[in-house]
Amino acid sequence: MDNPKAALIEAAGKLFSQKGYYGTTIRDIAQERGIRSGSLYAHIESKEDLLYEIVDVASQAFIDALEPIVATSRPPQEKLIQALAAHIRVISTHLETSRVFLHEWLLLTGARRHIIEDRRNHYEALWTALLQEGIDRGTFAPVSLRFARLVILSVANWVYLWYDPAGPMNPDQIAEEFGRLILYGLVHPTAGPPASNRETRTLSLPS
Amino acid sequence: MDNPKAALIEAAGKLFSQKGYYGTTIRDIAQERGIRSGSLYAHIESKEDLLYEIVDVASQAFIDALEPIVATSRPPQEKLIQALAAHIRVISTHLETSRVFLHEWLLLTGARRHIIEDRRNHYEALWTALLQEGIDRGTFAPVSLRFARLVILSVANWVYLWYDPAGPMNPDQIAEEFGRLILYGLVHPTAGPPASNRETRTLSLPS
DNA sequence: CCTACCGATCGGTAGG
DNA sequence: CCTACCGATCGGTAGG
Repeated sequence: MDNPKAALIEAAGKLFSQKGYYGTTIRDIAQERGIRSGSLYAHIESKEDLLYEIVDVASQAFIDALEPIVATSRPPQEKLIQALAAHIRVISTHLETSRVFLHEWLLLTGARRHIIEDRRNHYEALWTALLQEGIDRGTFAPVSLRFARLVILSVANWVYLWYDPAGPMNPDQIAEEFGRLILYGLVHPTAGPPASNRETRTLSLPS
Repeated sequence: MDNPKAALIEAAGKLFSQKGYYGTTIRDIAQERGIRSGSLYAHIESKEDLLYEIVDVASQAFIDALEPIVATSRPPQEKLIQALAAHIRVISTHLETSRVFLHEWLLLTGARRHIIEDRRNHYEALWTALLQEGIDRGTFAPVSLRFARLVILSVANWVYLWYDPAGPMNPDQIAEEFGRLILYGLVHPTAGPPASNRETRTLSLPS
């Protein structure tokens, strides 16, 4: 934070996450830092530099959190929940940066966009490896890797849109809840065909 | 399409979905229609009008598709998959509009934003009703309604980011695949504790 | 990090 | 739907 460039990136992250990249002006960012707009260019060369720095840090944080978990030898169910928890912890501790990464990274252009694309692919590959291992061990059903990964990453990524740091559940609890649903499904293990007239039975009982 | 305003909305939808709301200028939209930028204001009062019209139509399409399905009396598993299919069909048939709705609706301001917020809440309530019915019938496990709905809508909404009309699967097939995973989970029904040393055993066999 | 400023472009309007 | 144009604001620069 004593580093002026880092402070600039943090200010930009806050504003980009609130108003979007194009909705935030260089002057907004300067004002947030208490300096004049021209002064930003002592530390950056363009507005897109700020977007890239944010997305760079956030995307790396997701990979750094997942890699050690994939490398462990715990049971697949446990690894899946830990990986989910790691993902949600990154969102919760880097909420603004994660929002910018997940919502605005497509605005990057040229080589930088490709770098982030590669990093996203790497992250997805880590998840694929985790799932593949679970299938190989016979723990996970031999489902489509692509679809299983899409389910998990959809859920995990969507978190940035509703996560509230002041909410009642911490990231580990959220991961546990999501993980159970993804691992064991919505259908009750003991559920047979639908119990007809359950409502009727309820109505016939005293409330 | 003979209606100039409808043509304008379609052009705006295409451009907003490609470059974002702020990334698209009034002049871009005019050029797409082959007219001058000033001429747009014969049909709209502001740029935000176009965003609102797009988001209005798309958000209503999701509700219109889901309502009749919730009203049927099929088994909960079937309703869930049909509802998922309806959602993905809306995305596939209104791909650009859906992208704008799901990615840019937060840029709406004032009363219009509230209208769309209410509509989103209505849509979520329809899903909650579907899930609640499945629990009441004893088909679905008594999970957290909020989390089950979040899983489903995360997966369903994320589709707009990767769906490719030229891809090998149609919306119904995608819904079937996602639905199975959500209903029955990733863990194999017959899966016990992880089979230890499966790798070793594999290594000891001829390849 | 500031002052002073640039060329370009923005959403939108007046009058036809 | 067009011409002509507006005030404001944009990202960015020069020179200190």
